[in-house]
Amino acid sequence: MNGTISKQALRRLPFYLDYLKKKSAEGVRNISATTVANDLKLNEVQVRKDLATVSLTGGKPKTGYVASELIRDLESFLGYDNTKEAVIVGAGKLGQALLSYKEFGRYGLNIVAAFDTDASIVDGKRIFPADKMPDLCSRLKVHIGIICVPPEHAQEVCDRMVECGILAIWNFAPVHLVVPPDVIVQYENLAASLAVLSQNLEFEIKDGNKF
Amino acid sequence: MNGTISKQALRRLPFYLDYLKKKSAEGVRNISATTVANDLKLNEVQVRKDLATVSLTGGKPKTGYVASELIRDLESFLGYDNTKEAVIVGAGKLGQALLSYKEFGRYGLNIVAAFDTDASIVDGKRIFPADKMPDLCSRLKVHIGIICVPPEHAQEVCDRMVECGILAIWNFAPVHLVVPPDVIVQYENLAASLAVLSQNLEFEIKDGNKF
DNA sequence: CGAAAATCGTTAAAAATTTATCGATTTCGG
DNA sequence: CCGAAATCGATAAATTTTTAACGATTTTCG
Repeated sequence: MNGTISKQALRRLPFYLDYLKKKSAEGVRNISATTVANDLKLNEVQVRKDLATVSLTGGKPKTGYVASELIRDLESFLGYDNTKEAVIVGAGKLGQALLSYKEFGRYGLNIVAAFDTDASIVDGKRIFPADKMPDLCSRLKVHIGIICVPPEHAQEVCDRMVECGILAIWNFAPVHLVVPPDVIVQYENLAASLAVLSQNLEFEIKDGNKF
Repeated sequence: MNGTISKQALRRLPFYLDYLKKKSAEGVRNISATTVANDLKLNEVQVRKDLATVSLTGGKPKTGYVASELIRDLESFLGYDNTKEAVIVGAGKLGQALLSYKEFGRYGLNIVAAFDTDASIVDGKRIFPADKMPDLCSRLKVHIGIICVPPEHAQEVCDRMVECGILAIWNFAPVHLVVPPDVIVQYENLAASLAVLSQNLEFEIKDGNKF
C-alpha cells in the first residue's frame, strides 16, 4: 500500500513470511492480522500496519487477508523474486555453513562463488583462491559480498571487495569496517544477540521467574 | 554508572568492546567517546551515554576514558567474566560452526555439549544422541539452549529444552517458538538481516549512489 | 598563572517506533 | 433482512531511541 517502511518493520517481514508459509501449508486460506499477532506474540496494530505496507490488495474486514496473495506480496516486497548474486570470502566453518545453506535461494540470494587463501571444495562447490575475486565479480556483476574471515583480516577483504565493485557487504566478522559512503555494511553480530540473551537471562534468574 | 540500558544500546556494547580491544592492542591507553564515535561512525552523544552507563569510574574531561578500565567494565557489564553453560541441538553445518567457534569463551558462553539424532564427533567434541539431553542439562544446570535444527523440528526441540529446565533459547531456525512465559527466546534471523541489506542495496542502485 | 581547547555528563528537543482508540466495512446467524 | 461480531485502516497518544544544546571540568600551552 505505502512504499516506505521502517527498518524494524522490515526485519519483521521475513517472520511473517515464514509463518504464513507454514499456515498456508497447513491449508489455511484466509488469515487476519489479529491471528498473526496472537500467534507471533506481537502487537496487533503493529502487524496490521506492517501488512498494510506490503499488501497490494489489502485485507477484508471480518475475513482478513488471502494468505497466498500476502505471501506473494511479502516475497515481492523483500525482493525474493529478484535474485541477487553474492560472493563469500572466508571458507572456514561459518563460510561453509553459509555456502551450503540451501535456503538462501528462496531469499533471493545466490552465492555464486567462495574464496579463501587455499582452494578446495566444499559441498561440491569450488572454493577459489582469493586473487580470482576481482575478475569474477566484475564479469558477473556481483554487488553483494559476504565476509567470513577472522576479524584481523576483515578490513583488507572489505577493501578488496570495494575495489571489485561490491556495493553491499554482509559482515560476519566482529569488527567495524571503514567503507566509502556509497557502500553499505550490514553487521551480523552474534555477540550482540548473545548479549541481549544473557542480559535477559540474568534478570530472569534474579527475579526468580517472577512472571 | 546507571544500571538500566536500552536494548539497542546493549547491542552496541560488544562493538565498543571489540573496537577498544583492538585499539588497546595497538597501544592506546586513553580514549574519548568522541574518538570512538568518529571511528565507529556513531553519534557522539549516544556513545558517551552508552559508555557512561557501563563505566564505573567514568571518563575525565580532555583525556577521556582509561581504555583498560573501560574494557573491564564492558566485559563485566556484558557478563563475559561470568561464564554460562549452553547446549546446542542440531549438529549440521551451522551447529558445527557454532560448536567450533572458539570465541564464545570470551563472550562468557561455554558450549558444554551438542546433540543430534546420530552421535558423532566434531572438532574433537562429541555429539551426543538427543535423548541424553535431559540428564545432562539437569546435572550440569545448563540454562541456555541453542537451536540449530531445520525449522520443522525447532518447536519440538524447544519443548524438550523447556522440559530440561532451559530458561533462555537462542533460536537459529527461522520459525517462531511457543514457550512458557518464563522462558526467553532470542531469534537469530539471517533472513531479516539479509532483508535490510537487500533493501538498502536496492535504494543504492536506484538512486545511482547519490551520496 | 590564565586563557583556550577538548571532553564529560546532563538536560532538553527531535525523531522513530510502538501501542491505543475509533469509526467503517464485511460476514454470519437468526 | 437485521443486528452482532470480527476485522480493517486511519488517526492519535505513549513510549523509546536518537540527536542537539549547554554548562562544568580538566589539561595544555603561551
